[in-house]
Amino acid sequence: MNIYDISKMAGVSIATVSRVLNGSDRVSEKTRKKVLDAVEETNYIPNVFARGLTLDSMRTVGIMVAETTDRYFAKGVYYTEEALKRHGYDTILNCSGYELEDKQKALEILMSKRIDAAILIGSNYIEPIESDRSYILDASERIPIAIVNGFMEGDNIYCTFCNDFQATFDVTNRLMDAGREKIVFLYQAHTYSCKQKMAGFRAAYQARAVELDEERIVLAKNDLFDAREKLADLRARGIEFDAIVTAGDNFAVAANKFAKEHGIKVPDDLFIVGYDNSELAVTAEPEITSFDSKIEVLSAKAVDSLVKVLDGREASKKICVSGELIQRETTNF
Amino acid sequence: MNIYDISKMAGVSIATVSRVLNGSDRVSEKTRKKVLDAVEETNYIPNVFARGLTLDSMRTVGIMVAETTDRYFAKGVYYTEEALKRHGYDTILNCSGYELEDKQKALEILMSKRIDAAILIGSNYIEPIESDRSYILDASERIPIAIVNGFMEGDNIYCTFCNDFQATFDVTNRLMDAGREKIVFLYQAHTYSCKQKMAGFRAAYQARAVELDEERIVLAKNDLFDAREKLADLRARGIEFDAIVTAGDNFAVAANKFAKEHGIKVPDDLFIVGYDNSELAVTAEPEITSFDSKIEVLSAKAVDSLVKVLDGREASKKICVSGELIQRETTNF
DNA sequence: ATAATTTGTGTAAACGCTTACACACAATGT
DNA sequence: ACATTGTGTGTAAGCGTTTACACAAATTAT
Repeated sequence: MNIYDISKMAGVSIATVSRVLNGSDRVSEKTRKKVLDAVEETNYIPNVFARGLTLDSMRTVGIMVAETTDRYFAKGVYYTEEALKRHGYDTILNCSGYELEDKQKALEILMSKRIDAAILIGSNYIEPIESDRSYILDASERIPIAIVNGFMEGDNIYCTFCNDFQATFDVTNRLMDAGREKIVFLYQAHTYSCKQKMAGFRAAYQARAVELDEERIVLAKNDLFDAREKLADLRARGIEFDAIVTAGDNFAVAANKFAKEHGIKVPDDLFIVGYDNSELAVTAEPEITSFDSKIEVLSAKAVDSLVKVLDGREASKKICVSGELIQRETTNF
Repeated sequence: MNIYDISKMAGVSIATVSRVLNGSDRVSEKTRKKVLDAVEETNYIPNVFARGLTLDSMRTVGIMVAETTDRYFAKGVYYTEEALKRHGYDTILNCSGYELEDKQKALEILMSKRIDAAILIGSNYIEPIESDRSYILDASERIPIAIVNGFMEGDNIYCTFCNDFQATFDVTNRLMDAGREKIVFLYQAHTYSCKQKMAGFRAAYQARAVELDEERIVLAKNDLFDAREKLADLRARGIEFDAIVTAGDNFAVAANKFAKEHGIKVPDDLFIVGYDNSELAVTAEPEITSFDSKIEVLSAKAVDSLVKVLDGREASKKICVSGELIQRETTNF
């Protein structure tokens, strides 16, 4: 079933069918009806390949994300897809994993689909080593690229992110205001985002000229058990702490479990602050005070930028969104 | 940059370029190298539209899911995408929401992309009213369709699901074996899956000839607060219960919170059983005994079936996977 | 009444690929 | 020696659209 079949049925030329289907106004009502009837009757769907071939676009944007199982990323994908749909773009998804090589391959696959633009969700796409970012820059020479929750320089790259530095700086400061100066910083990886957070944490200590025990900066694997163990280890080694600032809610959950295990009262003897304000913060017991980094806003703004660029308009290449600390039961400011 | 450019650079015909790119063996090593060099140098990527136009396939499968933010669905998307990639298929994603009309539109969009097959993740695609399923049947006349976690009859429809009936039947039985006969069943919607679970719950009562108080079958909204309130209400009305079987882990979390709020000891005075064995079951406090419905297996098997069909082989149209109860702190069998 | 414009429709080229068919040449069999 | 087979490459048609251009018919301006 193709455009010729429809044109025959409607008794018009293929050009006219095409015009009706593309909403051209230079078609008489009578003709339009004939065509639409034929389309209706046959369930005809225009061939997207043929269309793409002439238009060199399929109104499709590629989304790349490490894994959809991560709560934060899942939200990113959801809000991004929604925003794209709202703007009339469809979505090709590729879960890239965390390895550089896999990310490169994932973007290559996406590129080979002739996507109109790409959106990378997660600060883990901001490689620490500058030259490792070249595959993104290469791609950006063909199509505009948006990065959700990270920043990198690039001619055709549009970034939205939360000011993780400031956020962690502020949070740390508030903990200190509340008299907690022995704060543990718990983080999972050397991503762009984590680095920002850590820098903010350090800066807060520096600003007050309070000495920071490096032992309290703890790297843990991104699971519940490792973080818990690391905290237990810290305690066993006699390193005291009265608050924990984490780079993610799951660490805050781990901290909760650690506290319970050791009979430590939260928040009386230990403050815990999560990051991302995910569902976990609410399902946890006690419920976790968490910094909301507004992934839904980051996603929507990234799409906005991209759509602007695709429309030939100007777009901001660096959008910083400020989040907000949501207070719950693990703190008592 | 197209196939002609490459052919000129390599000094061969476009047919030869195409042959090299498609791995035909009827090309001499010397020629192959010339072509590959030109491709390398120019970063040439074949036009997927032109290719799709002749081959009438892009090796792409559409995934439809209500929302990726749901933990269970997110896992489904992840494992499905992974399995597809392993088989050399790429993924177009569409989040359909829960309304019938939106689902229809979502599948239409997917179909218009000339996907080779579609995978619908979630039992919510099994509409209670038979005629509402016709949009899926229509689509299945063009391409094979897989449904993850649900079953419906159809010539070209391949389903994988967990035996929710049996699972809930067994779980309920075990609770009764442990002496708990005043069991609340907490569910969220009239999806296929929920219905199965409820039927299993009822069947367990029937099998023992124990009277089932209909008040203990509780419908709640899919959020933490409503379920909690419904339980509190039940209690306020003097309806006793010593165990709660839920249709999802978030309800089990709500039950946890309810218990804590009312000073009820879990598991001593109240057993709680979740469903899906999601991350929530482990992050909750106390940790939740939950039925693992093996979404990763369901996803992988659905993809397997689809790939078989696309290869022209036979595939099973109804695959039932049995899950497993993971015991944690909210029960004490 | 005639010229100019507008409206509606059709023809045909172009998009970039795959592949059937043709064909030249080399290798093998008689 | 010639016929047969195999190997490597090129030519050209076809996939289903969009759209520039052409043009007839209808409308409006003079």
